[in-house]
Amino acid sequence: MKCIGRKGIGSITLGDVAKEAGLSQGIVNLHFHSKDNLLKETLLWLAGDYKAQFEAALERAGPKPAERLHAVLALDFKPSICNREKLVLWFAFWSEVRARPTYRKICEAWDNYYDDVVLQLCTAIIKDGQYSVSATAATSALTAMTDGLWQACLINSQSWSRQAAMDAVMSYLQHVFPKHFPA
Amino acid sequence: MKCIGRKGIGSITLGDVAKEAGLSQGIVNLHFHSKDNLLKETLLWLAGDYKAQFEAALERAGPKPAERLHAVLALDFKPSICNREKLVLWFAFWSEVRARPTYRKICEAWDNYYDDVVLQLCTAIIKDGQYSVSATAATSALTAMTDGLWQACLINSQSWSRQAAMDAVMSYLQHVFPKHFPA
Amino acid sequence: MKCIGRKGIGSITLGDVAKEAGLSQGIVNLHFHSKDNLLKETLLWLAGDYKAQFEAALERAGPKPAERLHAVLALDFKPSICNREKLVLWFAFWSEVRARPTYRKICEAWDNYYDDVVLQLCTAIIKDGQYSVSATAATSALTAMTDGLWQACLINSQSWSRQAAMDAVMSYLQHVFPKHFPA
Amino acid sequence: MKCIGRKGIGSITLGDVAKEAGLSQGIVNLHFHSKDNLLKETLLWLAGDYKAQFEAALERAGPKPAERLHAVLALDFKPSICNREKLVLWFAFWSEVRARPTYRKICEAWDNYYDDVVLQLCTAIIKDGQYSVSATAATSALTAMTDGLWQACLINSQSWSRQAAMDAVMSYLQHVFPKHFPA
DNA sequence: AATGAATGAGCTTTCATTCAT
DNA sequence: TATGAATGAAAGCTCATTCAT
Repeated sequence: MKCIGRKGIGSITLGDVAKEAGLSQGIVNLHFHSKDNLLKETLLWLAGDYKAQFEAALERAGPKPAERLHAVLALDFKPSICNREKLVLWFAFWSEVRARPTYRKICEAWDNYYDDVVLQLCTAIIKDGQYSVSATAATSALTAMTDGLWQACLINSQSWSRQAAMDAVMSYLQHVFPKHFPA
Repeated sequence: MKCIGRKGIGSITLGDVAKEAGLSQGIVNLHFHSKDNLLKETLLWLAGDYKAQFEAALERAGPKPAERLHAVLALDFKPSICNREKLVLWFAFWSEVRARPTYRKICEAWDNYYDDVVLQLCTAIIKDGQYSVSATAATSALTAMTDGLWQACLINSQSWSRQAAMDAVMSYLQHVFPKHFPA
Repeated sequence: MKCIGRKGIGSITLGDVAKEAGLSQGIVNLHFHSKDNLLKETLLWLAGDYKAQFEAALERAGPKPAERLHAVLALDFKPSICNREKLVLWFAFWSEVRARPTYRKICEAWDNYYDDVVLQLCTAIIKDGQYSVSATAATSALTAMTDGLWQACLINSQSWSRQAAMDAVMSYLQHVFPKHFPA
Repeated sequence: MKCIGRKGIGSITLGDVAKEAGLSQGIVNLHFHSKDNLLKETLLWLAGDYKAQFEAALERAGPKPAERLHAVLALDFKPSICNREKLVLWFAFWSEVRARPTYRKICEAWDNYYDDVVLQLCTAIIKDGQYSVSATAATSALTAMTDGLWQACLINSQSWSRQAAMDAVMSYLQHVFPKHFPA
């Protein structure tokens, strides 16, 4: 993972990985069988890490949909998720998604789960607040904003703050769901 | 460009490009001097294409900031910009931005220009409508949404429509700038 | 010839030659049929140039063997023969002599002719002066010195003068053939 | 080294070297990192080999300058130095000296050292014998003769003998320094 | 469990040569 | 007589993978 962050997923060699680990040339193939498999395992680890934090955040949150939605969105801008090291990995894998069915399957499964959760919470909030916005539009907007803000973080990280990102998300929630997210 | 779309920017070879062009092995280096330069020229072409459409859209739009903002955002979901072929290219280059200063410079210059335009328009709209939202938060939210929606387009393009994407953006505008963007 | 001097015989390309001539890519093959042939023609020109000056020097010299020997040796350190541009060419071709029979034939023919002339002159001088040195040893020594001094000229040309080189040759002649070459 | 001798330094390929070693294509780059570096290491080995023999010869020689000068010059025509295999290498590298600063540095350093040693010995001999020749002229003549005789060895090796070469050198010494080198 | 020398396919790049114009 | 785009073989180099130790 350090190597991907440093050289990009398209440029790392098994030699880099072995050197980073302080071990010998052939070691990666010994433990991971192939480079492809090493990368796949890396993505699985990354997705698993995210999923664990996601579920923990939902667990911790109260029962109200608005609280739960806030918890889920806030998680994406907490340091344990939203840091250069991990974001670099996500974008690295996403950039390969088209060419590698293995990555696609893993990413799509997770995206669908995430979207489902957000969609259900939005639906509940809209029903409760009798808002006119459609649940799918809100879900699209929210998930798209998260991805877009992550991308901004990666590209210009010096002029970027987690707080400003969360503000942008909140600017949406406060206007679209004003009763549930007062200013 | 076809080759990047098909195999990913990390996997194309000059052989692929030559074959796609129906020409011989050495032809790419003859005209482009190196693979790096070919890719750089490709990015420049892509950025130039976008810029031309962007400026044309602004030109065509009326003088009012809201009209201009709408024109700029709508452009990002028109078929001539938001199609798989071109989005694949953008994400391909973005994924290499960290490792390649050449790409970074080209992309950053454009991003800054785009953000400036949107920020000025939001500032004007907020002043005119006496909205309470901050211009930077709105700009962040809007540009992030665009990027995030493009990404969604690329990843699950079958269950994705340009219209739904534009709806998501409009859902934000209508709630944040209700006087300028009535439902 | 300029190109060989600048980049070395192993690095020139027909592109370099064409550019130097201010003409187009394919021009060399049009006039010289192949790169090999171009180089062969270059060597023939160089050897012909030397031969012409050699014969002119012998022609100009008086009838006495010592005069003739001096003329022949002095020629090798005259600016029209012993200049960087031409020496570079000689050594360039010599370095390829082993691998290219064509070059070998041209060079050997000339070397043999040169050696013959010097040998005959030395023989005549030795007989005339009743020197004890063998004619072949003297010939070897003189031709070797010329080649060695040329090489020194090429390698450290700033700290090297034609006069000093001729002095070295004369130091040999004066000691070995003292009656014919008084100090 | 065998390959250079066989095909010339301008024509060898890493494939040739690998085949000669009975190993696979990529092996040279594995051990030597690049073709350039392989050639540089070869030159360093050659120069180191010469230097070791040179210093051993001086060590073995008696204390008298004439003995030492003889030892140094004789070394250049001993089979362990003056054989086709090694001479080919020297001329191969010399032919590239102009284009390759790396080679130049190594060769110049050695040349200067060699010239210094010979110059000091000649100076001592001239002082001792009160000869009229200048030390620099004698040094030039001797080093040039060595180089020239090597070249002759390489070009017409069948009609060339180490003995005849040494005779040529001795013909110079006997006449220029007669008290120190009696016939 | 670990090493690291060795492999060899595949890449980018160079360049002499060809040929329609 | 000249052009220069195009060719394609061959080069140096990289690197995932193998395997005897």
